Amino acid sequence: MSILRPAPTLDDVARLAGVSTATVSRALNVPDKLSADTKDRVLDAVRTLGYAPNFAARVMASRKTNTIGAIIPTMENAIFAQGLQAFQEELRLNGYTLLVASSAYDPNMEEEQIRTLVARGADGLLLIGLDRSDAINAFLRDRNIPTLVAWTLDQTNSRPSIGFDNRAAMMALAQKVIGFGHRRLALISAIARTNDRARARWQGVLDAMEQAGLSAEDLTVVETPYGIDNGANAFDRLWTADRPPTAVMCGNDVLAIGAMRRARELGLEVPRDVSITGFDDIEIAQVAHPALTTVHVPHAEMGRRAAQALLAIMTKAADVPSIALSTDLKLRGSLGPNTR
Amino acid sequence: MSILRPAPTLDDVARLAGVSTATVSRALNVPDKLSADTKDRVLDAVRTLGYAPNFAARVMASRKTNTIGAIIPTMENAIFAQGLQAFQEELRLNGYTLLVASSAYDPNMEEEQIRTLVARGADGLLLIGLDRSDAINAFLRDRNIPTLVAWTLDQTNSRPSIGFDNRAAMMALAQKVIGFGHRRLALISAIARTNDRARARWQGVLDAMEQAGLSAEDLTVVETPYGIDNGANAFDRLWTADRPPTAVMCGNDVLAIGAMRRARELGLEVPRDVSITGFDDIEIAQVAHPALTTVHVPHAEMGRRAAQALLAIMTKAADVPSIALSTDLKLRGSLGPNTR
DNA sequence: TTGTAAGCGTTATCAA
DNA sequence: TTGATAACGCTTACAA
Repeated sequence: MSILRPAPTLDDVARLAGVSTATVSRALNVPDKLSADTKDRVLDAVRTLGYAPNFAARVMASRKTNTIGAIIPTMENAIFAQGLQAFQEELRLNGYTLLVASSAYDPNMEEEQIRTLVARGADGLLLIGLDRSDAINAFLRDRNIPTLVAWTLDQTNSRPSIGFDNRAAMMALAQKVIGFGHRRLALISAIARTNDRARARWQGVLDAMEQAGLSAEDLTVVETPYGIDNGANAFDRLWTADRPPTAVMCGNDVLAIGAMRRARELGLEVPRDVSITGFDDIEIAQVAHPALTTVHVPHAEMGRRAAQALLAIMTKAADVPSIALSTDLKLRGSLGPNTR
Repeated sequence: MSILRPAPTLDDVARLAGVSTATVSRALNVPDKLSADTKDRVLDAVRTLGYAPNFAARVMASRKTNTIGAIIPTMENAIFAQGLQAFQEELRLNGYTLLVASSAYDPNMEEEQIRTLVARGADGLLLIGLDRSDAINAFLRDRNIPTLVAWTLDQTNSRPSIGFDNRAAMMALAQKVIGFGHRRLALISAIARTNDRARARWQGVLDAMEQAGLSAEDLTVVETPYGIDNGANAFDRLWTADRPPTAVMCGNDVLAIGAMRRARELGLEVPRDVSITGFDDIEIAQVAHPALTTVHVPHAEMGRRAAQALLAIMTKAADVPSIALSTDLKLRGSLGPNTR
């Protein structure tokens, strides 16, 4: 049992250094406004006591946390992990700390997390996607919380966002798929109701089909939660249907990897028997066999620039324009000509 | 430009409800100690004002944050993401919030993050691995911060830990590899100097070799940072050496996936031309082609039980024994007999 | 069951 | 350049 020693406070330091608490505070926050002599004395005292400022007290007094909150759907999705890593690094460079919370793709949980982070005094917020209740939007507006939406573009431009055109990107990919002669298409999509990215990608497929003169009936859609196994099971359902598709497009790479696994388990060869595509271009996309045709999204760049944009919103207090990043089609082995 | 409305405080709620601030506080924290009538009145006022308690103020007054901090090497590693997700869920169930920080595998950054989280009043800390400076260990002891170490076992039992025997697990896998007739082995390891898990796994390989009568010279080791590409490049170095190994063991699945990719790029067939093994059993291990032989670690269970153990340390203030979880060998297609 | 009032450890304003 | 001192918004004895 070690003796419980209370953390040293400003007062302890002040007493040891023979100055007032105000001076200690200044030595720590605005060192240039002190005589070199007292500054040294204070910093010595800080060191010998191992003093670290109490965060809560500092927040109360200064009404600033230097903290940014981010709420992502899940930590298990590599694209968010990658984007957040870059986001965090850029924030650190600017003296900010990142608080991460995850919503498990549940809107109610997201709301709760938003309120928690705001109560914790987050100076700004990074959110994913646009789907959000009016109540929570009003809350953020009323409280005047600088907020940036990422991984999607707010086409109405009613709030700052950084992302890419999910619909256009998916449409471009679908055009390629159709260009390979595929007519019976399928889409394994994330749950669309609460996920604007999923809806936009779905719409992109439809747009490409319409442009090519295909009807919406030529598309079978399976919605499923995130996860490799879910992708695999979705593929099952497609394959046991009356007229199986010749190409299966997936709303993200993880679902696509699952679909490819199941295809192999069913004795199918990709892309000879069925073409499969993804979205995101996570690392495994290139490692899969055959390599996955997908849409490359610059996640790390998005994270970095999201940090810059959010800080700009916070300091300038001016409206910062939305930032559109471009995506790249990555045509790899999993997409081939229709042979049926 | 919206009008900046300051967040409502306890006082606002109290005035609207016609009670004292103490009563509002009680209505929120110990509702059963109030008359149903006043409680309703207070909660109504809370709702109409959209009141949310100020976290910093609450912390200052109660000297408790209900916050647990976790510092992981990187968010990009799926094993930590998965473990933390479970950790967080279990904490939430118990009314705690998780703060995550990452150290980018840098000990200095880890120290800084520890100090940051402590200054923020983390009631407890989850740390990965044992490698830590005396200074920071002393700091944690002095401050009496409940701390749990995960993903490894503290064999000296000088502090509570939850994890598995990395050395024994890797040794068991190496025995299998040797049992397949491999004599020239290689190990692609994470940077060992600052990573006890990496060192333990390395030692496990050596122990298995010694037991089988092989000499340490029969093992070539390449140390490399985390990442698929790094695994691929490490494989390159091994393969262009004088006597390439017949089996390449990897310190984790991500390195192994990289190694398998490069092997394929070099025109090698796994396991005919070279066997490859991993460690962790992340999801892609089963999806890889051939599927990766690896060591299964119950990451989610570890996260869940880590939360329980840490809460136990915090409340009981008693020393909680270290928890050893068991691992499973997963023999899959990437390991085959030595044919050279 | 409810109210009063004293902190909690900083920062920031105002004087000196 | 430094020091007093009043906030900051909440919890929690202690009283009533």
